[in-house]
Amino acid sequence: MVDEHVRERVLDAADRLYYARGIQSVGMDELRLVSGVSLKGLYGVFPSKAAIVLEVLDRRHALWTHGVTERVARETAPREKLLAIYDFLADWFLDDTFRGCGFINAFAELGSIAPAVAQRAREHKAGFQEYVARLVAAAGADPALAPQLSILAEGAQTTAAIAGTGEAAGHARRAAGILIDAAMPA
Amino acid sequence: MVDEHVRERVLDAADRLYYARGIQSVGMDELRLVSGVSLKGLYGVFPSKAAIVLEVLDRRHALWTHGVTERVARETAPREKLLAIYDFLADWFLDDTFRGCGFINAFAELGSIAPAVAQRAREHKAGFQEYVARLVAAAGADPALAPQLSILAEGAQTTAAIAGTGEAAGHARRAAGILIDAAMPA
DNA sequence: CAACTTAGAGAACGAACGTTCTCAAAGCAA
DNA sequence: TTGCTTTGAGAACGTTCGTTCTCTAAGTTG
Repeated sequence: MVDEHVRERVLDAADRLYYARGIQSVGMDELRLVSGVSLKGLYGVFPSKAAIVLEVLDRRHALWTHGVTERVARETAPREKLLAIYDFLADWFLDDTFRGCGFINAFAELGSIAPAVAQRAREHKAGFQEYVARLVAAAGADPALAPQLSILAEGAQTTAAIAGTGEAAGHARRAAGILIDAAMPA
Repeated sequence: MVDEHVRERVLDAADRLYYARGIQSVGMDELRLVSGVSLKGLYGVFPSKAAIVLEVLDRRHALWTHGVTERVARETAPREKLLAIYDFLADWFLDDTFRGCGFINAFAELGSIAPAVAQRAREHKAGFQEYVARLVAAAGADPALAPQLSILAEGAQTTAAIAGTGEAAGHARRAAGILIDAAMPA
């Protein structure tokens, strides 16, 4: 099996397992079992579990970024682009594997003992905030709107994760609509 | 040493350690060291680590509830009571031991493998949401305001935790002001 | 076929975990 | 004092973890 193929299989399985059950709760043996890649194979392609964790986070960031931008790009009006963020969240919350933001989860679990994990989480959140800020700027709205919308998206994710329901996306969307109206030139 | 005194010392140390570094990263041996209670003493008062974790969460819920209600009670106008939530958060975020909401952290780390932990997190969040709903009702505002304010508070906590700064409280407070104005009778 | 390389299964290793046990010291009752 | 109970320190136990090693079987090359 080619190295790239092995990497994909491992990262796929690792992402699913780590996201569903937490990173520390999933051992290398289970990753071997689920990925179908032997321990020797795992350590042939990755130097350590820590390295796998970081790559999983990088992939997840790319996937999230792609998902959001794709959903936003389907709208044309600046106001609708901003609201599309919450439509993306609404769809995600309905996925029955949804268990909150993987970066918040990883940060909570490992942030204080694995600086590289904390850094990825910070970068991920900062990247999203900058993206929202660009959309806000493109809409010609007050720049103060951007962190407000980001916080709404953040809160919707944790609320949906813990409650186990997707309602939070709708609540956040309606709040966002009000905040946008207040921050947009008439 | 009386049992109640031992319990307090253990729970104090456990809360500090678990919150700062994560639950799975703190062993019973370190808890013994920091609390100053021998292993035999620990297991004399608590049946297991899992039981300690649940009691820590219960204490943290009581502390949070007391902190918020106390801060809200300092205000008299309904609108100011709602905004006081974010002032409470602002103070908390400045505490240099702040590392996000302990319930979100515990849920992320153990929610999917320890149902009792997930349940405490759900109850904690539901309790807060009901509290906000009561404040909203007392203010005579649209009930839809309540989940919006809860989501803002939630988002502020994770944003502040990961960013490592307290700005999110102010952003959430300003957003809350706008949402309140939109939901309150003129 | 023979020689060599590769790869997988799983044993092995050292460390850490939660929990229990041992043992010696200390306190107390008589 | 003598006997009994309680306590703390820490060894011990069984398990799990991340990582490495061994061995065997299969594949490849000449």
